[in-house]
Amino acid sequence: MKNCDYLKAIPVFANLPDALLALIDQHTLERQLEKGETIFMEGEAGEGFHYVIAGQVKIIKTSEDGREHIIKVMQPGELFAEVLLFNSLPYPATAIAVESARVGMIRNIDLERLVLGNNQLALQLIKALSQRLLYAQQKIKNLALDDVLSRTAEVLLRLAGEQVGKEKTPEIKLDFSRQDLASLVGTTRETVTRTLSALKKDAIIDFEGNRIRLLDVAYLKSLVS
Amino acid sequence: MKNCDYLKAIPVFANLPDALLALIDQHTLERQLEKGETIFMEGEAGEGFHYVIAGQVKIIKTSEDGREHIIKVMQPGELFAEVLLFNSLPYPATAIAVESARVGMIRNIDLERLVLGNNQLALQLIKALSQRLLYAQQKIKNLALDDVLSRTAEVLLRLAGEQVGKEKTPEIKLDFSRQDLASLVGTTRETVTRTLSALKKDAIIDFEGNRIRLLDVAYLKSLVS
DNA sequence: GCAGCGCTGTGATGCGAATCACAGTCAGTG
DNA sequence: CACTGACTGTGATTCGCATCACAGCGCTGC
Repeated sequence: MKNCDYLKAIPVFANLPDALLALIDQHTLERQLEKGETIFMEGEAGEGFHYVIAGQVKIIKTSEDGREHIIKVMQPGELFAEVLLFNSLPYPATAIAVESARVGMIRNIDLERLVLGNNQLALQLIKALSQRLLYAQQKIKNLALDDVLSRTAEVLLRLAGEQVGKEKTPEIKLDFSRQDLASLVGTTRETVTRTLSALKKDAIIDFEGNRIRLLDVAYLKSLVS
Repeated sequence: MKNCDYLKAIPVFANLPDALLALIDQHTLERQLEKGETIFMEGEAGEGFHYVIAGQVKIIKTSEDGREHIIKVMQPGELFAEVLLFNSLPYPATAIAVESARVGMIRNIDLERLVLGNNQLALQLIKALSQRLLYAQQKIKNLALDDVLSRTAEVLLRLAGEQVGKEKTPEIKLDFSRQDLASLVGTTRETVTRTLSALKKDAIIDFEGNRIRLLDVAYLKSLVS
């Protein structure tokens, strides 16, 4: 039996019995991706459900005139394309590796069998989906009601929280461009630049290249409302 | 044993065995609500998961300065506050009856037991959550990338699709105010008025009072992209 | 070297939609 | 009945942000 420890790093799978992990491992198709490589495209037939083992993956929606919005940047351990679980639908968004990444994929049909046979797994999936939904609804509210400044603050705080554990001055290493940051915030490249510059001038943040340090976390939080 | 047919009208429960329905019914707390009555408020401790039996329920998020955004108007048969499944969290949004409504509620703890004991129910919940997530992500994309006109068109089409089955000229009966429609679109009351007026002038829609008829559905669809 | 390219900062301009302000309608109520 | 309060339509003005335009990088490769 192959070593399945890598699965224990994925929260959804973490607490499952070893026998089940072995089964999951057996059905996992692993894939190594280069920076910028596409994992799947919006509209393609949905094969299955994915998770990030290492690296980062961005999930984007594109409008017909080519502008894109990043729904979320997935960190190691997170699931994506869970939307298709038990629904045979095309992928609702596009997934691209932000940096070189390793992702796992389990075909719908296999996962469904596993879920039906194991309610602990079902429970974990329900939890994961709930959390994603929660996040999505928060984001809807932000886009609808908040201005660029608060949305930027919100994104910075979240990125900081996701990446590093707990540090004194949270630092974010952006593995993606300003353009990507902009479409994560829901604005344009130029506006993000201006917003960051303004925050830097007021000593709320500091940045150089692709490293951003949050100097005044409390103030940022006050912006988020 | 009480008659549980009303549960069969809820898609999530529709295909479950009668014995399980009886159990569900047994744990359901039903509540009759007047128009405008609050079911729960954002931030309150989450008791359980709800579904609409009759009437309509709006799910809203409020910003600190009082402006609100309607995440979704729930129709009969739909679930809400599923976000809390297996997570003990405060309610992430507020729920208010749009018109007099009847809603069912099942306590988290009860539902969790039911889910653990029945894979079929778990599967249905996963499906329902997936669909909600899909919807949420679509909405995120709309808010981030589309203008008020396309968002309005999108909302009108969806309302029409949800309410009536299939008619020649889809007609929407708004049970809520222009203000509500605006915060569903993600804009202001005045702008919605203007947008609707413009569409009326071009004979794309017609409306009078709280009835809106979609005259040129094809054109509306072309706006949505 | 320097040509080409992708990324970044920053100024100037324009547009969409929020905001402000007010008038008109309607339902309910004393 | 007038009278209040909640809702709607509309114009005028403002403002945030997108857009446009361009300059300064730091690359890679020839």
